[in-house]
Amino acid sequence: MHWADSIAKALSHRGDTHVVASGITPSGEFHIGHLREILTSDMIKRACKSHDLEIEFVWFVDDADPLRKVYSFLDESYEQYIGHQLANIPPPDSSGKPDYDRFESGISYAKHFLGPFIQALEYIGVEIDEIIYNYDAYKSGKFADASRIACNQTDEIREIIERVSGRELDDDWFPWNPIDSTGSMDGIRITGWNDPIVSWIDSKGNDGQSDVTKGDGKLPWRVDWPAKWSWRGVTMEPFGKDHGAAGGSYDTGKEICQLLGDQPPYPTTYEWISLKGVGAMSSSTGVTVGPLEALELVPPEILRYLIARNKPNRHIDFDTGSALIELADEYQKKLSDLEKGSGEWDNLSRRQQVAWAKLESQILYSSIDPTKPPQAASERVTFRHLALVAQIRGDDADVWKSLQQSGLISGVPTGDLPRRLELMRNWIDSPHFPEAFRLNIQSEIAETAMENVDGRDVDYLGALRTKLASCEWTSQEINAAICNEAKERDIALRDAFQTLYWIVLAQDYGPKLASILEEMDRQAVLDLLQSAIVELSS
RNA sequence: GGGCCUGUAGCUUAGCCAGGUAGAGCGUCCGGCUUUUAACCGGAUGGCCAAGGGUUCGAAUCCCUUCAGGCCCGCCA
Repeated sequence: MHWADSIAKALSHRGDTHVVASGITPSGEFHIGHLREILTSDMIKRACKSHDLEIEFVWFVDDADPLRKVYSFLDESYEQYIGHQLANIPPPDSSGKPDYDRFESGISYAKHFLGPFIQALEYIGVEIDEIIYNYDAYKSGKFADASRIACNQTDEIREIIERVSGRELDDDWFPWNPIDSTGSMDGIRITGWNDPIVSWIDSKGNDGQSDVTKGDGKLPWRVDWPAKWSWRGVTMEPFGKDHGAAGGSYDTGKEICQLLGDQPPYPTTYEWISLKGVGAMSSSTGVTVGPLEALELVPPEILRYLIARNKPNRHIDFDTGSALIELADEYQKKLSDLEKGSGEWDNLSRRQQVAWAKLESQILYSSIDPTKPPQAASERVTFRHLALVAQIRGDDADVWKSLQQSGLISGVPTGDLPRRLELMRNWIDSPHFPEAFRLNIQSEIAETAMENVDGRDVDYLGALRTKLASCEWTSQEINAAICNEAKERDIALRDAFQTLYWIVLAQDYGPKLASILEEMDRQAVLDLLQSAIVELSS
């Protein structure tokens, strides 16, 4: 059974109506792990639907959280905003400085980072039913009940956190972080509580009061989380394994949620995604891939497939190199398996039935639009194929022509094909593209080639060179020249091609040779052959 | 110190929750294919399921122990 189906099944024992939640802090640091969280939720939602459960997907945006530090992409002037809520500070401009003009027009720091992320989610087929901006939720009193309960039962909350997490809280710890006279949440001390008013004194010695029902501040994280579950009725939420550690925020949240009078959500911890590819030195070279960047390289359904095929508790090494091509191939292979059908169901072993059901789920959860049947694999141009053609043909129009000639498409490219080519070109131009797939066209004969090319080929190469000097420079004519000259000399085509691959690419195989030569300058090809002939003759 | 996850073929892994003769993909090798876009088709190769013990008629699967690797545990997702 697919992992998402197992979770849906577990949820069905609890009731027929569910709310699956997911969250993010728009501090600017989006990474691919965030994508796992949100896709995990999205897939669970789809699984619940196919199990006939009523399901709502809510997404919490923690824009009430304060800015923690001046991130590397921010200008030093952000120092003044540390401790201020993300919904309340200006967005950075392209140089990382606060952009007050945009802030005036309503774009906060949080919104600035959220915009593209939300767009990306739409693009990757994540269907969120409700986006909850925490800042607004606090302002409009959504957290009022939970906040008052927490403040009235400070001792109980403190007891839970200290006992479960095993850490000691300061004597003046209080389950409410107010905002001081400057807008900061840092360095503030609580001096009194008179439901629903918190009195405080800030680092500058100013004192003031906050109404916890009006969002003049927020609950600290360990209380904030269960408070969200409580008011929104969350029944399921996947979270990173940091929260899942013993004494972590899920453990304390569970008890606090019960204190608030509600049942905690069904938990699922997911493992981190780390970056592989680019060799092992990705961290040392500073090469990282955020979710937005990943979407510039990979078709969205492949990224979904990456998440769908791995159980949440499985660590993923996101490999932007050759493993990506294998991943894409695997996905397309499964699409075509699905097309072929399962065969007679009763003749399948239990294991085969399990595998089939899982295959169906994997494809369902990977598709961008689950209401449409997945595009037939036979209509698709494979990832691998596109990687080659895109390298050989610099012009998009020539790529389409090539695909038409090989019968992969008829007429103009349709569907997501143009977008896929764009992604492929991005990938090829990026440092992530695997060297093993890169075509290295030689300008002079390589040493490794010499070891594999035979002196007997000189005659053939000479004749071929003569033909190529005068023939029409089209792939058909070039191909004819290669084949005819080989035939005349009783050279097996396989051998002829291998010889030429060695000369042109310094390896013994490759994409259709005539296509490569056609893209090259005629004189360059002639020169290359000449150098091979000279080397072989000497 | 507390805890989580992982260990199955050269590699990536399915199967484990509900015990019943270990399945894939990639790779490798062989064969086929007279014009090869890393293609395609057919076949073969390859596992004391990390180790040990227990439960059972029967264990990759359940229980215990050990070993190895990864990760989390101030704030923060």
